[in-house]
Amino acid sequence: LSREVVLAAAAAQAQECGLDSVSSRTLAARLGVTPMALYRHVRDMDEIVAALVDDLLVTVGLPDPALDWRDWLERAAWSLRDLFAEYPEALGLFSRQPVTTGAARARVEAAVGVLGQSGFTGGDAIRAYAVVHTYTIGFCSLEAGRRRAPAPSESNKAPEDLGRSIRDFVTEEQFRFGLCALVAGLEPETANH
Amino acid sequence: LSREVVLAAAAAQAQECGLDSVSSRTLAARLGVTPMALYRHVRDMDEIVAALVDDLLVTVGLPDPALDWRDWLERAAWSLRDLFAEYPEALGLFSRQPVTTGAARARVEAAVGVLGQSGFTGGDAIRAYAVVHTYTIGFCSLEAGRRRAPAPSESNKAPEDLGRSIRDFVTEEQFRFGLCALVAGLEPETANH
DNA sequence: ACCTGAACACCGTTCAAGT
DNA sequence: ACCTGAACACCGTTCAAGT
Repeated sequence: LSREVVLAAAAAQAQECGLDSVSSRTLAARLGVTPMALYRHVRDMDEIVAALVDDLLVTVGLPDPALDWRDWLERAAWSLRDLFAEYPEALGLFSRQPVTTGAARARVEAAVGVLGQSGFTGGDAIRAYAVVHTYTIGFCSLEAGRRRAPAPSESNKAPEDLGRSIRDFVTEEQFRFGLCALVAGLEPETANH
Repeated sequence: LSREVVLAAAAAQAQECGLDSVSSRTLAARLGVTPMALYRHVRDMDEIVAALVDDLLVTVGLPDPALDWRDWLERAAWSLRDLFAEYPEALGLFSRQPVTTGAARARVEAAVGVLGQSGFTGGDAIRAYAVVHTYTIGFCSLEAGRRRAPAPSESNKAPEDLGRSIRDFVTEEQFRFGLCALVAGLEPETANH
């Protein structure tokens, strides 16, 4: 039993039964040990989930650095959305702790490189990437809620039209719309206000 | 025991010990009944949380409809952030289910009214509001993670600078920056692409 | 050093039974 | 009709004990 074995078991578990099924008890059962045996090799469950999400960030990859900075940001956002579309439960990690693992930092570094070539300072590039990242996290959170519960908890009859609109506006087209508006509002000059 | 009494107990519990402390068991204990007694008056726990969040949305209110549409959107975002700054646990609700309660619909209706006066169609106004709403949800999620865990789970030494940057960029100033970029990218004409 | 056993302090919810 | 009791199927984690 080692950290590597625990993480491998966690990855297998996530792929088979979803990220939410990764718990101290399922992992222990899978490895044939007590839940407590894990705590000698990892600090807590969120450390395991963070390592898993980091691997997923690596696999979704990053856009071609030769792209125009606006295109690059948009494609980076779509790749992030791909991850959360497959593992919506990963979103919870970002609300529980800052995610500053290797692949997360690599994304920001890549943004600094690409935007730097278009006149963004390092800080401005991080700010710009952060906005896109933030928007994507928000969209995927709302999208996750809609996937899990297509019908609203409160069943309103008459003003169903607006309620329906609110639900139906979390679409791929709306993600694209918001992303374009966002990137349109960013400028190398705007950034250093 | 009635729905109203249950919701009142939930509101009191949330105010005293936080929204996360609102559970079937704490509420039951507070009301002197079994957890199961609640289920005769509400469908599940998320219905209670949704009702609580709806009340909070009412209390944070909405900006002056006479404002310029860009100012109105920005202020609406700030009011939403106020709510999540006080009750970050409310964010989970939006990832679990669509929130289309009364106050949520009222926000969208108000946006339709204000943006409608500046040439937005109903659909375009909803789209525009949704983008701002989405960004705010994302920002507050990231902010909540930073409040709960100031230090990263993985303790990297050398590239601490970038990790630190990532954490430090979730600030009020960054929220303002992203919000301005977003609203700058929205146009009545842009909306109907 | 590494793992176990038992426990602590919790969750939401179902289902049959009581009054 | 409304509530109870007991149970099911879970969580993460601490702490003392074992080998």
